[in-house]
Amino acid sequence: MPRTTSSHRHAANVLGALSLVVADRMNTAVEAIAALGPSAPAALVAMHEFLDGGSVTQLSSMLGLTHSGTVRLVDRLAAEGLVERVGAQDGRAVSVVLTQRGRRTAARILQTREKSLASALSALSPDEIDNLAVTLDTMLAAVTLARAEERSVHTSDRPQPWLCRLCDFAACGRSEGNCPVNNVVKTSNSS
Amino acid sequence: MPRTTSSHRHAANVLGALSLVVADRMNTAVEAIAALGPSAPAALVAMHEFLDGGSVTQLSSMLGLTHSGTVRLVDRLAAEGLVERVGAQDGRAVSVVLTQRGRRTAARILQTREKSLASALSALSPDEIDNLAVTLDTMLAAVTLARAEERSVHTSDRPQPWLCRLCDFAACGRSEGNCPVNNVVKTSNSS
DNA sequence: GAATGTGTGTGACTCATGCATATAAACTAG
DNA sequence: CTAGTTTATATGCATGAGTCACACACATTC
Repeated sequence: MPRTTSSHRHAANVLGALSLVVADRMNTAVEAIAALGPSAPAALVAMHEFLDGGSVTQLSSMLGLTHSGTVRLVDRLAAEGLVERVGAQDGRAVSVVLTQRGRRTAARILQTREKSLASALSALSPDEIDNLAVTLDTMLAAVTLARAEERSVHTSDRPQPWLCRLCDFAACGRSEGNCPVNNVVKTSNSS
Repeated sequence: MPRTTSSHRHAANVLGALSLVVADRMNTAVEAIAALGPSAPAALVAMHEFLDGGSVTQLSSMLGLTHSGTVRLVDRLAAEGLVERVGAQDGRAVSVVLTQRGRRTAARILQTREKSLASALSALSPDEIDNLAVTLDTMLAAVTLARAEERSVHTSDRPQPWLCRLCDFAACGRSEGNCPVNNVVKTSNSS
């Protein structure tokens, strides 16, 4: 296929199809592990990765849910013994911490996610995977910027769910400066 | 980044993040146009592309909904004047056809989808886009096969929604044999 | 033409969520 | 130190998309 406009339309279309199917598979696989609604896996992973002991409000902004929705979610998670509410220093706040079981579940979620994603990559050669990674990094940076702009333009928009929900920070190489999203955020300003 | 196992984990992770965010943006953009639930845009596009005048049952298997769920969806679409139920030859069946308004809405959905996808590609050079397209084609073919296997193994699984929902057939080059999903399906057997 | 299969619609319910509101703790001022 | 405001959590009620079980209409076959 030549590098015509039509080949770009093909690229866009295939990107749409693949994103949809990859996200679908990831979500269904992961929701089967913590069958407490679409947000439950994201909540567990967020806590596991960087938000253990955080408040309900923090959780709600990660997930893009209302506060009350998040309260109910935490109720469900607590009923399953995946999290516990413990008092924070701030007397009105609550610290939501993962239980042992919750930590194991979060780990299983991440593992399932990676398995699902690896299967999508399985048909590629190591070279192709490396090239793909570079391209995806570029795209992710662009989308991160686009999202930030949208947020600053449309002031009273619905709260957006966190871009990196379900991400495995270690796999992404966030601490080594390899996470494209984190890099964009650092060089501009807000999350 | 060297082609180590860790770089593959990075690739997998970024693929997950990007798929999620691209699918999210696509879905929210598109659901805003036909605000009748998550399946409404997919239904309109499916009809627009290849299922105009199809039965409720056909629609339900495309969307991965139960029959009754699809009936309710068609009710909603009809209430908005986007589709109409007309009698089919088969007296018990019903032919769901797009109205003029429905056709326009479907076209707007496709257009919005493409805009959203194009923005994700905007940071890439033409060469990168072409290379990406080849890689995505390969992955899409692999995922299509994986899905087919899962379906044949887990016999009584939940019905899977259609892989190519929201796809623009013309953009994909389906008729020219450029659609990777269609090509896999043709060389093996069922949809 | 009676039995069985296929397609559609309906009533009752579920479940995740949002909105409005209540309550409680923490700051801030006088 | 008390009063008012802000911040955090929780709760009642509503909603919307979907499922399940069932009923009905037409078809097909023996």
